[in-house]
Amino acid sequence: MTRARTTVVDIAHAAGVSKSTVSLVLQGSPLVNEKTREKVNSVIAELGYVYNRGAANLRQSRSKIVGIVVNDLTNSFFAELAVGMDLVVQSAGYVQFLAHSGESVDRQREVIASMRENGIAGLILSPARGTEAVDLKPLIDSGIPVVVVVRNLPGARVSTLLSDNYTGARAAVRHLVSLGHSRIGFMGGFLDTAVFAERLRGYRDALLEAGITVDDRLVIHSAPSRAGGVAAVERMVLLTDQPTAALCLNDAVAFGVCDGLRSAGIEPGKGFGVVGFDDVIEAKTAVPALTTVSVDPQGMGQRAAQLLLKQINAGGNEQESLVTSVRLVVRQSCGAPVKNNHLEELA
Amino acid sequence: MTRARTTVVDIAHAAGVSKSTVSLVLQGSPLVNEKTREKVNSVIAELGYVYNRGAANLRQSRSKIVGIVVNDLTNSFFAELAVGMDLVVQSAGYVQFLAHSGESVDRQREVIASMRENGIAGLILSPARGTEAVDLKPLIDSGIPVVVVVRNLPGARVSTLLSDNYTGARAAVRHLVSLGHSRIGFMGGFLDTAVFAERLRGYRDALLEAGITVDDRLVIHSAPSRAGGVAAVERMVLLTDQPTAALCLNDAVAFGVCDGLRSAGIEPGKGFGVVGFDDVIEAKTAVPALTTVSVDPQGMGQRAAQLLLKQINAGGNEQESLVTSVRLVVRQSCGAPVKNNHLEELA
DNA sequence: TGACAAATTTGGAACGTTCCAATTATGTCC
DNA sequence: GGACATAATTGGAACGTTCCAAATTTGTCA
Repeated sequence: MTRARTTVVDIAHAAGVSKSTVSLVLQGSPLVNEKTREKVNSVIAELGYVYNRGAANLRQSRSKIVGIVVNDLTNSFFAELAVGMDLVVQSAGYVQFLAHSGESVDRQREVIASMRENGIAGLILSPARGTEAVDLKPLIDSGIPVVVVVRNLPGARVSTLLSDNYTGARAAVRHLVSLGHSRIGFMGGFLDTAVFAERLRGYRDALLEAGITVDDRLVIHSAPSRAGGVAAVERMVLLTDQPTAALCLNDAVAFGVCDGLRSAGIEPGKGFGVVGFDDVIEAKTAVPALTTVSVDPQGMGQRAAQLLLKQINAGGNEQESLVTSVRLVVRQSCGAPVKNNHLEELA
Repeated sequence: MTRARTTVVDIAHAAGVSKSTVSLVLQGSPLVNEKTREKVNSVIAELGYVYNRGAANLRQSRSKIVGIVVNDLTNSFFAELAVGMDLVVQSAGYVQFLAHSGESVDRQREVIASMRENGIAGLILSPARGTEAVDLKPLIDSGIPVVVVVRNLPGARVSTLLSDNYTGARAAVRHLVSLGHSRIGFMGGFLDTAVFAERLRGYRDALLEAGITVDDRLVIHSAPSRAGGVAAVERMVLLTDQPTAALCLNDAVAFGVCDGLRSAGIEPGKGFGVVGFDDVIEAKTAVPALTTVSVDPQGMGQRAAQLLLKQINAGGNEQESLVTSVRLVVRQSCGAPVKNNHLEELA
């Protein structure tokens, strides 16, 4: 049933030319006569020939495949990032291996090895927590361009594309301060990522420049997910001197914080100001609409893919580090603090 | 800089054996002597050899690559579906091309063609709206197994894996009826998908068997997304005789409906019962926690991948159609109807 | 028409693996 | 020690393409 594939030789034979000519037609070479081209193309259509890119890759020792490894596809930020990459990768005639590491360094290593065996021309990696620069050493040494996105990887000879976490967080907190908030929390995330560290630094600096002393009890760690946001609020309400607003590590945490506040009988955006980070697609339609720092994940994915393709085509291995600017999008979830609200009553 | 790849011949030379022996070692053949195997393996490690799967595929004319095409990766249902597939695909030693069609049939055609050129061993497809059975004809005729998931494709000679939309929708509506609701809406989705049709049928039958007449004005079409849910509520509040509850096409719509209700000053789960469909990961942590029909997207992805791998290994092309059972998960969002609530006041 | 240039076509080697058939090494038994 | 079975190894062809150098055809000009 799986009868022998029709190959370039079959086409050549049927069209009365040599396989070299067919190959030339296939790659759109200007060397071939117009009439011959037409003839060959019609035979190709007639026999239902499908190009064997694997054979071509073997001969040329370069492929049209890029690898993309993302740490958590179920987080819409990363899903959108992947969609952005997909867009430019596909339209450049490439195809992508897309894998999900699920924050596991082991799994990440495996999929990268597998992609390497399959001959990727380049890799875009959003590293799993705990990834080390040496993990990428062999890949990089073999001359395959690598672009690291979202989280950085100090010490690795790779190009990186990060968002301006520090400035974004600082702008968000400044805004909360301008609304009159003075006890502001930072919710979600763990110490081990650079993203967390940078956003926290922005948060701290904004407080300091406003003359507000930083209270470390208001920095509440939790998983960087919706469930983590709920958990953070549960711990927040146990504090004696509660915040009236919070910057969240990302939008997922922010949504969880809203959920948690409601469970605690607090209306997000009224009794408590919530600001997210990322500007995921749902941020706009949520109720209350989420004030957040827009990172444009899809656009970031596109830029990352463009950067990678550029490096693949250039062949050179000079690294480039880009920081994409972010902007605060003010919506409803960051309310001004309410005097004598139930939070203050509780305190 | 990209110096010549080390190949099986280099290994053979360095280990003092023939390339055939190295090949045997590579595929873990029992034919090779233990000492030789060790020697070869150590040389492999030493020279940093990386296997060229492309060359192997060429020779064997079968690959370890599966294609996965999903219509909307930004919808968490599909993202989780993809993660489930990824899990089993990877651990079976395969690697996946994962592409996003964005509901575009053209784009879908392109990516499938591209995957075919790259020699996929099988395809899992969650078809874009408007996909026809003939679109897959050439692929199927070439003997490549195809598994269609989530949406079905009548007339195509493929295996399918669908969830039991009819039963799930009926169970959800029965539950709403048992809570005392009698005006129940159906929100989100368009007529052109089978998923919509089946869920709607389940909704209708449940109403009929409860002796409730079906009012077509309560079926409100909209995009199957969070934004679509918001839009549906906006249209709902214009009705003269409003529903007290709704079954939503999927969880994304249900979240949007909750958002829309809040904007309209109605508290989901209190003044209005909302039931979703899919049981996306956020359904549990949302506030109010979403009552929904659990489809277990990740598990479904796993089953789809297993089904495909089975067909790839069997080589036969007999199709199999599975319907995965679903169950209603009752949480907080489906409240009992409130007497004299503002909805009734409006009416 | 002959000479030359330009345009077009072509055979064969190469890419890195697997597989077959054949060969060589090793072990066992009387 | 020879005959035989078994274990282990091996050379070469094949997979479907690209690329090179060379060959062939076509066109132009005096």
